[in-house]
Amino acid sequence: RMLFDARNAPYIRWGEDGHTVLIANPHGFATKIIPQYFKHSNLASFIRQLNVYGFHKTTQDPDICEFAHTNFKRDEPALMQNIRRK
Amino acid sequence: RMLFDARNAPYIRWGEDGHTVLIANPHGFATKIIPQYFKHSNLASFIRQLNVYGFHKTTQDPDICEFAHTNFKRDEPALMQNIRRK
DNA sequence: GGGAATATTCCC
DNA sequence: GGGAATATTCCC
Repeated sequence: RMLFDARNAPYIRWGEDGHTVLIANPHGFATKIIPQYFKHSNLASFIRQLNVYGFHKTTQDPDICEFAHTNFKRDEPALMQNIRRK
Repeated sequence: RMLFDARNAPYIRWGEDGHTVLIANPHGFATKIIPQYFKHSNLASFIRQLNVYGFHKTTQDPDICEFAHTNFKRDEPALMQNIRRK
């Protein structure tokens, strides 16, 4: 839902190819967007959940906050059903 | 902390003898007080935590929402250290 | 009232 | 990035 709401795009959006999640403004994302969907405003807790559900960081570059999951693609939403808690 | 803040007394306070926790106004307590201390506003979730920490309802009367714990007494705060998660 | 799933936090 | 403790939810 976050990714399909265009108002969130400055903070979190699909990567170029629709195969990744790009947190473009981590600080703004944490303070403004996370609490609209979760009961906290901590980036670390959000990323902990990404990892629990099998997402992984796409690069080791600490300045780029981007995650991917085999079954999470913008144009194949049906795949999302296969995403499971570890 | 809730019980020692006099502003909360209309909603939650010590029982007469200081040996029980009285939720005097459950609905108001849930909506106004719980979210000041926790990340939710559900009475059931608050009571779930009371039970996890060993508190028990003092009466089966559903109109009286009062809980007790051997180590939770107003005038013996040092006892609280013995309260443990089950 | 409590077991269990999931969320959030804490810590390594 | 993930194990584990605790919080919150869900369900019986």
